[in-house]
Parts: sequence; C-alpha cells; structure tokens
Amino acid sequence: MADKFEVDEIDRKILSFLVKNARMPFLEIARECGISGAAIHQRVKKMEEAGIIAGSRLTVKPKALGFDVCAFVGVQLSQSNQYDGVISALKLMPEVVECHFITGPYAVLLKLFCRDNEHLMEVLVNTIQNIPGISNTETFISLNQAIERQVYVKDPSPSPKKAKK
Amino acid sequence: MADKFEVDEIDRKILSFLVKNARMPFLEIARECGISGAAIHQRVKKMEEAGIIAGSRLTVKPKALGFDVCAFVGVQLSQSNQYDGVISALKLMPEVVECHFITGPYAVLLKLFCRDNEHLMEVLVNTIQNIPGISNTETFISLNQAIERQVYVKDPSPSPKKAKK
DNA sequence: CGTGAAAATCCGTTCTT
DNA sequence: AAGAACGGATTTTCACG
Repeated sequence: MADKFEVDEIDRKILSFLVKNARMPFLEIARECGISGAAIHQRVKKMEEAGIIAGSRLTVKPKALGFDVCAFVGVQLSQSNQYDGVISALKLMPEVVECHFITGPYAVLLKLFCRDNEHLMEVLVNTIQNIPGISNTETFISLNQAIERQVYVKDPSPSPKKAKK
Repeated sequence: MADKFEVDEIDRKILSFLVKNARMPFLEIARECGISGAAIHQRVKKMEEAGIIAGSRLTVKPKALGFDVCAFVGVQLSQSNQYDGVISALKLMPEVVECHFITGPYAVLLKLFCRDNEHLMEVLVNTIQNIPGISNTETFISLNQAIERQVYVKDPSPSPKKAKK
C-alpha cells in the first residue's frame, strides 16, 4: 500500500520541484532545500518505495506528433458488469489516454487524442462502438485546454533566494 | 510555433523511452538506439527547442498526498464571452488540474482532485459557483481510473538489439 | 547529422556523526 | 536520519568526418 507515510515539508518541497521538472538534478534540489544531495536521494527513494512517486514522464505535445484533436467521450454500458472487458479493449486503443469509471449518466469517461476529426470518427464508429458491452457514447471535443498540471503538492515556495550570486 | 518539424523514427524511439521514464539516462537510450549519447542529447535538445517536448514531470499519486477524490465537473457559462475571466479564476484553484473548453452542453470541463467529498463540496459551493460567469455545474466523481498514459508515440519497438558490438 | 573524446557535473554508495 | 566524501557514470560541449 501507499498509505501510512508521513510527507513532511521537505518532502513536499522536493516533490514541488520534481513535479515541474523530473530531470532536475538532485544536487540542485539539495541546494534549494539546504540539505545534502544524499538526503534528497534517500527521501526520493523512500517516497518511491512508499508508492507516493509513481514514476516520471516526459511531456510531449500531442499536436507536435500529429494529434490535433482532443476529445472526451462519455460511454454507457449495456451491462455494468462488463466493465473489466471494456477496459481491456480500451487499453488496446492507443488513442485512449485516460479512462475513468464515473458517477452519473455515463458509466465511463474517456479522454482521447486523434489525428483529426476523421480519425476521431473512425475511432468512435469502428472501434469504440464495436466493443461488446458498450451501448452508447457521447463525444465532447476539447477546443482548448487552458489548464494542465499535476495534483497540488505545495506552493512554489518562497525559496530562500540566495541574495546574490 | 511547434510545427514544421519532422520527427523521424529515431526521435520517436527516444520519446517512447522518455515518455515512460523521464529520468532514463541518455546513454542507456543511446545503447538502445544504436547511436551515440551525444546524438541523443542533440535530438532531445532540438525537440525541446521545437516545442515537441513540453517538459517532464514526476508522477505523484494523488492519494498519497491525501487527495482521495477525483472528479470531473461540467460547467455552464452565463455568457460565453466570460471565458477568459473564468479561466483566470480557475487557475488560482489548486484543486483544478485540467480545464477544457468543450463542445456540447457544457462550455467547460474541469478535472479536479479533492481531499474528500466534504472538500469537493466546499470547492463546488464556495469557490466554483461563486466565480462570475459560471451559471451551473454538474459533477461526475471518478470512482476508478483504469487508464492513465501519454499520447501515443510509438510501439514499444522490437528493439534492433545489436547482434554484437 | 553523427562521432569521439574531454571536462564538468552528477549519482549512488559508504562512512561518520 | 542527516551530512561529507569518494569513485564511477553521465551530461554537455566541441572539433572533426
């Protein structure tokens, strides 16, 4: 489990840096936090073992790879007990980047990236609608994503800001 | 702009590794790709400058930081021209991690993380509903996130596995 | 555009307090 | 647990093919 672990102020500060830049050198973090690099190393390792840190990812702009269309799809299931099978099928679709089981009129909410509207249409009609257990879908195209960030860790921190170089 | 850039097979392969692990050493990538570390470095740098790579992020499990509730909120605006002001207000809310302007009955779709249902309630009633320009909201709580990944870059690749050195 | 090597930096471990 | 220090690996730059 990932529970039963105390994340103190320094841990949060470490995370606040790494959440913004996963390749930030530990030594630089150490300087910002005022402790040694070894301490950073130990703390990060501990948080990884505790499951607080799930991994790290380079952020690629979908548009740069030719994925111009972002859309959310609300999915209704014909029988709610077919959830597992539907998930398995969705995992095989490279266009799907998120899949949630949600409350409300839709059982499942998907987020996906497609090359263009034609590609989106193809994915909806030829793939998603053909998955056994899926009865109906409703699509919301994202025209603009204004906010994209991680879960809140800590304020940017007043950073001791060494007076001068 | 981030356009007008050709991402070739090697670039895609580099990205496919870094998308899964942003801290993967360039030299290790170099070995997998069969070219030198300097070449990897140059390509990554070029992709950063071209805007293909937006940055890198450590992935933190929200639950480990006490954010047990993930929810999507569909927001209707009283006047669609108030979009900018609404976005500014939403950016100040640490609970909001995504904000999209979408087609369909809702003008805006939010994704947010809260500590618990009480916190969610407070955010909805005391904060979101008070933002000028927001007329109505509908909330979908995510009971389970089954898929979480980046935009599709490339298949894991059969890795040419250098026959010998 | 890739290579190879040099210099600076960083990582991960060990030892000490 | 935290800090200092060491050897080994990595990042980054540069001139050359």
